[in-house]
Amino acid sequence: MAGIVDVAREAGVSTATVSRALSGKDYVSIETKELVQSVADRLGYVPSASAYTLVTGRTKNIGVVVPYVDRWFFATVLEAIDRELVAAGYDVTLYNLSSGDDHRKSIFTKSLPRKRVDAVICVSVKMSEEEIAALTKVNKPLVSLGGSVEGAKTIKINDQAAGSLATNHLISMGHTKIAMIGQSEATDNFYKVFDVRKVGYEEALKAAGIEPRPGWYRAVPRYAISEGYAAAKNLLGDPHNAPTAIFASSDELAVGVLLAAKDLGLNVPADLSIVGVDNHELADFFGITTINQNVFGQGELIAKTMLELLDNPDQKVPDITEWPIELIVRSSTARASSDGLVR
Amino acid sequence: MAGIVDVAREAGVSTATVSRALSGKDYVSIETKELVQSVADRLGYVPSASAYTLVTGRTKNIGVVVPYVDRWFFATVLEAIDRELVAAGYDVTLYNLSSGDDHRKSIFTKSLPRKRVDAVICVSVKMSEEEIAALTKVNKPLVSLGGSVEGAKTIKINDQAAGSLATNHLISMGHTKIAMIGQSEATDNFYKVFDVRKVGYEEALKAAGIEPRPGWYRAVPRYAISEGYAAAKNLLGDPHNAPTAIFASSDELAVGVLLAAKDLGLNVPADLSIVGVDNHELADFFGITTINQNVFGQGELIAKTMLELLDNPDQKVPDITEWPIELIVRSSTARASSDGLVR
DNA sequence: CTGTTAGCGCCTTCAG
DNA sequence: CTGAAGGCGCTAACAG
Repeated sequence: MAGIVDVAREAGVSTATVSRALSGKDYVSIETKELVQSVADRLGYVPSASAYTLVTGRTKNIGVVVPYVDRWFFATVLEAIDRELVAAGYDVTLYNLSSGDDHRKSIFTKSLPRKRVDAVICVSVKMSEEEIAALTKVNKPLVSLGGSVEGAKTIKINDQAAGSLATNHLISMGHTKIAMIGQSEATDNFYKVFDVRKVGYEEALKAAGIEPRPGWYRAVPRYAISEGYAAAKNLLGDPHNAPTAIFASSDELAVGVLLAAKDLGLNVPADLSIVGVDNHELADFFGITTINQNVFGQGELIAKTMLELLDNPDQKVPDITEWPIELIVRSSTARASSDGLVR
Repeated sequence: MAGIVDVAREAGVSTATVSRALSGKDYVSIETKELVQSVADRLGYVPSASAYTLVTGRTKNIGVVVPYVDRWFFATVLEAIDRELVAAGYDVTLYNLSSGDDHRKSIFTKSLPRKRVDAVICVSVKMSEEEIAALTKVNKPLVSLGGSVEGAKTIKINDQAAGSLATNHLISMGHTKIAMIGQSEATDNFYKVFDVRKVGYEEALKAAGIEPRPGWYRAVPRYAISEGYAAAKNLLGDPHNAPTAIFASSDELAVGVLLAAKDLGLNVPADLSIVGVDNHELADFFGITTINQNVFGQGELIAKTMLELLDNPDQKVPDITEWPIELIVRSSTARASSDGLVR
């Protein structure tokens, strides 16, 4: 394992010159630069990251904290963040909170402050005061996606608006019997955007003079097709009390709803309208009306924001950037059929 | 940012004692140990990872190389690996090859050898000789999942056997018109398990005296439901030449096939049998017969293997561990209907 | 343009 | 059981 001294000796220059020649950060004559370069290549010299970090304080490494990696939203965000960061010459080390609360604690108190990362990006993580303090104390920039963190730049969509938008779309098409499927999350690990979307749903209902019925809100444990399917079967099962429209708070749930409707012999959108959230590729495939939130784009932006902050720590960036959402109307929604009675 | 000297001064001991007290690796009296501990806590002392690495050579960090993170297989493997490694006190830094070939090069020649990781886990990555050499030269343990790497311990399923098993299941039920949907991958980034599965498919066909028809093999660019759907529509469209069974080389493709069959008015399994690979949760939901390969389990095992290798570098581990697969029969396969004519 | 000189923060012999 | 001293590999002044 050739070190900088080996290169220096072999090239007949000092280690300082080697350092300068290789980093390109200072004046070195063309000839020596090329000489050093060739010697370094020949010896297979690779500078040690830890030595570099020790002396400069920079790691060229960014920590990304996510609640899970094997779920669509997080995997997509991670992919986007990683590409952006890699392109800028950073490595990303992954901190996955799904391993449990004891590991979570050691991540925030040990791993992250250990001078192993230059900055931290949190995705949908609800951080405690101590966790935030642990990071700010060691002076690490912190940005957050999908859930605001005290003192950190945040990018998020307006989930309440998303809920309202979806619901209003349904209302505008004459629906009054509108159910919603959300998520019931046991742990406190991350932001429950679903609850916020529910607020938007109820708000839209009330604004239209429709009283929300408790039985028309269903909470499922996971954002899976099977969960949407089961919930929809339940909702649609009772012929006297079945909704004519369902707002599913994710597209995966919406797909489940669509399949359940089909299996029940219902026609979508004639008998049932469905709207989801995400603009997941499945929503496109199944023709589901949805609220597009461009998850990949959010990931890219948060990474870029982080990089800018690293270049210029004191710059003015809005504390919260609201990422735009839009309704994409496909073939899963239509006017309520005329037999629909109010309530 | 309190350093070890601050703790030492505050506790009235030497830095050596602080180091020993905190690491617990050497004899320190109970009292001083507790004293140091409390002072460290009070000062919020966290040892610097880079200083630690510089002097010990260990990073407590493992690099995981994947072709993508936002695809089911890789996200699942990553989740499994991460949990295992975090539990053992390691961080994981992510090297995602999807950023392009130039970044790939810098990952293998710069990032990985830079003494930033103790070991490397490659997932389905086809490494070049230089890439392998770059890692072994810096003496980093290397293990691989899903594609064998010269000189590295590997865990993989037998993809050819998977192809045969699926096909033979169909043959044993009287099918002779058996199509297959595989993947056409443009890049050379990772192992094309699909081609190997195809070999197994053709082998099984020939062993049963059935000549594979070129038109009954379809290659799609991605493992998506929509791709399986489109390919199946094509395959099933020609009434004179339609297969009675389709082997889809992933469950996501198989779901697409199932949906296409339904849309064409075909009855599954009466008119069409379908078998997939993976045991994806969707296969369960849709009742699709599949080849189970327990991806999460594979991820766990490769991580454990890596950890053992780190503890004991010279131990005997088989070069290639073949991970077991099994056929799970659900409701998407049945005997061929009697009107099926050979060829 | 290049060499010399100090450390960065910690662990680890080696003596006590 | 504890302290002193050296050095891991590199970069950043400071001189030339």
